[in-house]
Amino acid sequence: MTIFEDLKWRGLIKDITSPDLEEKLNKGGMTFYIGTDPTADSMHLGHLSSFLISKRLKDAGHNPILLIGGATGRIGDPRPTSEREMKSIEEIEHNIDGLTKQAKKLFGFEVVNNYDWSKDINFIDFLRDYGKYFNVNYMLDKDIIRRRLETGITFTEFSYMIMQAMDFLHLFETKNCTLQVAGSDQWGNITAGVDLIKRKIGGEAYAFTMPLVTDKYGNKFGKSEGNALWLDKEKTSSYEIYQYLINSDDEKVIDYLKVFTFLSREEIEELERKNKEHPEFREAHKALAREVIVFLHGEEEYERAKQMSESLFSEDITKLKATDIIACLKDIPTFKILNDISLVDLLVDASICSSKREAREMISNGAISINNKKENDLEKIITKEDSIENKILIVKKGKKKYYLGFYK
RNA sequence: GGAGGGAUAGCGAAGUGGUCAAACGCGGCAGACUGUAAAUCUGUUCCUUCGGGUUCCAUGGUUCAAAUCCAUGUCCCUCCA
Repeated sequence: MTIFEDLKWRGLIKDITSPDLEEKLNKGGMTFYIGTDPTADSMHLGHLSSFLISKRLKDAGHNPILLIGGATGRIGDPRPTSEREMKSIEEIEHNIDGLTKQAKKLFGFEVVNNYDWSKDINFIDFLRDYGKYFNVNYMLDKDIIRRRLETGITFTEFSYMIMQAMDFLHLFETKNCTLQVAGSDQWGNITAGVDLIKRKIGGEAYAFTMPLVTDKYGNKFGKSEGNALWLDKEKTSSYEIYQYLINSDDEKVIDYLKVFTFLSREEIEELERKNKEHPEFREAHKALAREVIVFLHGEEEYERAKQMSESLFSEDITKLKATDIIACLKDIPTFKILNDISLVDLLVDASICSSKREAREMISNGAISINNKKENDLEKIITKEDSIENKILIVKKGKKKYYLGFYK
């Protein structure tokens, strides 16, 4: 199977700028780039698929560059809905730092920052050297801009695509970078780059986008309770990632395996078969969690996340010793217990519930368990009697969320 | 610069003087069923010492009473120049 066929089979190619790209990709030797803006100090699971593509292409003999958008991040890529808040320079610097380290560590590719070549272009030169290549009608015709005309868009964000086009041109000229890979929402920006290269210097550049990975409702992949799942294990533990992946929709899990793992076609088809016959064994889900976590954080982290999940969901945790529980529950949220306290107050103080009203609702619904025993008493006072070995208290909210309380 | 329309809970959207803590839909959370899945059904979705308190862009005002009326301001949309 050629690299192009492999990418196609994995569902990683949505649009390509030219059919010639297939042959070029299969031949190898292209320098390509993939970019991200410093909107946070870590990448999240949603970024992973595009960065894994870079690795796939590298393994197929191409040469990757990761671009961190120090300049574009100061402007803000237009969202379909509304204008972005501008981020402070300090925050952007901090984020660039985090992303650069992470990208080097995880992928080991060359990292560049577009601020380096954009910061000294003055306004008049910009208008003369670049602005002349962009017809406003052309820009207005881009999907993302059209969608914003209703709600309004500032000149700043309107100009974003020009900056991204300039990046492609710059890398084309200085590093012979002829290919850009991005998520499908970037189509307008990357074709702007391909066009700029053609018009300004008559060069031929290529690009392809990959589909946005979504859950079965079309929501972006990689968010749990509205929070992104970060690739930095200090920000999101392996356990949380394990839980997220193991709970993937049955009908999406095979798609995820194709996108997020390096398992071969045969291996994935085997898992697909197993998933169809016995979905309740969740072999595909487990493989997904294993592959992703081992790639991100290593074998040891994966074993811990798995062990922790198993002890929480399959065994009677209360039979374990407090020290063992603490060791295996390392990654769940913790809180301190100082004195005897009513359960309602405890739930609020420990940020398990956001208000007393909600805490009461949870308790009367039977959503709260103390040491795996349902607690329905609204007046319940938590004392050391309730703890395990006078040391810890395991609180469960709903079916899946655990919290660990420590006695001081 | 001119004329008109609009801003309501996470989102969409009703409400146009008291019966409004604000219909309805989506989303979220929880319960049942399950496989830590989906679908389905049920409950819930500002805070509370359960007396009440604070909300409908902002600030003033009218009124016994305002999301609802008036004034000013801010932001957005449409049309005209």
